[in-house]
Amino acid sequence: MMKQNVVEMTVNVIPEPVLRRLPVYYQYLRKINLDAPKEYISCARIAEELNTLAIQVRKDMAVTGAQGRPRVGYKVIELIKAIEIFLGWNNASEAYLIGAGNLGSALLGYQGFKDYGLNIIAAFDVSADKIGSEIYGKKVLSVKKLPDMIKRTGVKIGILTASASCAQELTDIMVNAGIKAIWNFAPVKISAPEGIIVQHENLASSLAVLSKRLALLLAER
Amino acid sequence: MMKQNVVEMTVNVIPEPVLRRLPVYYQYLRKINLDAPKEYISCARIAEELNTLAIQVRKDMAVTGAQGRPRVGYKVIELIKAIEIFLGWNNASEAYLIGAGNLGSALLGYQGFKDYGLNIIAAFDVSADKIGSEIYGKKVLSVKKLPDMIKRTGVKIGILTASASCAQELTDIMVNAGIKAIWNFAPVKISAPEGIIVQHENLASSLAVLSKRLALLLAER
DNA sequence: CTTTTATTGATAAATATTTATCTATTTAAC
DNA sequence: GTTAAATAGATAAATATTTATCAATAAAAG
Repeated sequence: MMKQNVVEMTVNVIPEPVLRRLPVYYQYLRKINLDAPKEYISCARIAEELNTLAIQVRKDMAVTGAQGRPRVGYKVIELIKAIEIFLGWNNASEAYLIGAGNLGSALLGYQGFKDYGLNIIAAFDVSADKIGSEIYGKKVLSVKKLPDMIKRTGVKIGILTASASCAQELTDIMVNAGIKAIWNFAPVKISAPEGIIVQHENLASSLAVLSKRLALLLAER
Repeated sequence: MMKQNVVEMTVNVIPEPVLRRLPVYYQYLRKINLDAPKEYISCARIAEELNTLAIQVRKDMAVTGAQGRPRVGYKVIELIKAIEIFLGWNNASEAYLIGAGNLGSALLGYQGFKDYGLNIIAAFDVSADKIGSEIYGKKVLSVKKLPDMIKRTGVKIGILTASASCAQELTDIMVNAGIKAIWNFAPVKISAPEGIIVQHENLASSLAVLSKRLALLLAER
């Protein structure tokens, strides 16, 4: 069966597991660069610290194009830069957040996003008592203004923190207005046309892994 | 190389990707059971709705032990029950939340956890103006009381929503007191002894996938 | 009652991902 | 300057995961 079109195939040249590990290295490298800076680091060292294998680290780094030196390792700063550029985190992308509830507010207040080149420039909500307010310095606007704002500002990323029941409707609005990527925190599968990127953040999936492992651990002793 | 001990091998009999997909089915099945109940559903239908393949759905369901009937499909209620029991979501597990900041508060207020058999019974923090307060009906206690509370109540799950800088210290405290599983939302890798389950929730990993895909999408057109 | 069809369940193939091995290089020590 | 050791990079093997194929079954239609 022909599963993927050409664009998607190019995307998938980088395996998703690799993409998901890169930020882990990134966080670690930035941390040591702050806490105990040193010029070079070896794959073996990174692997030991992050509880993985040197080969995997080396392979993962290879996809970013970073180059090391035999007998010495990689330049820490170069690794950080290489990951940043590879993921496009070197220049900020603007995003709108839709749904200023508990989770939405938490994300609005999360300082870490700027390290990943993500800048939430405004939030949208339906609730009258939120509209017009500010949360962590970000304006909360009426969701009615969303289509117009997307068109005017050309923002490409929508962070969807609305309830499950509104998620699809809001997705359609965003897509029609020109949003290209949706980071979905609502606990439902949303559907979007071909070519729109939907990244589903499902707490339940992580919890499932934890639950099952814990159940087995507690049962087998 | 001998990579895993016996306990871990048993755990890994269920591939992680499968575990991560089960909640997606679960959410979908519960939704249709609420919105438009029907007795039976086929893999083909589920796959179409969730934009995946019938074979994958069938294989995933097989691990839960759910059985279907040829020509008809699976009983919706049985599927839901099978997933619930398989993941241990049928009877509630108690958890403590450590770090009542933005994200911690959001999780305290999240109503969805009870569907997944997770019950956060209290929160812990260091900040004097949070200690003694309640957030969404959950008491916030001093982190100093944490070891004692874990020992007394036998709670096995810790949800770690503290800052990166405290994460390891708090992990050690929890592990010493008897916590068996840590759901880590702090943006650092934490280390724990063998036999302790650490589930790392890294927003940056998901964002990396989204960032890279969006960058490629925007570049290739 | 027989045939057709939709569907599961089992088996097999293909693909993706991880892990291991080997080679070349470069630094550091002698 | 030569040798030894550590390390990246390339290639190959092993493993895990996904996808396809086929056979069995039960419901529905004729």
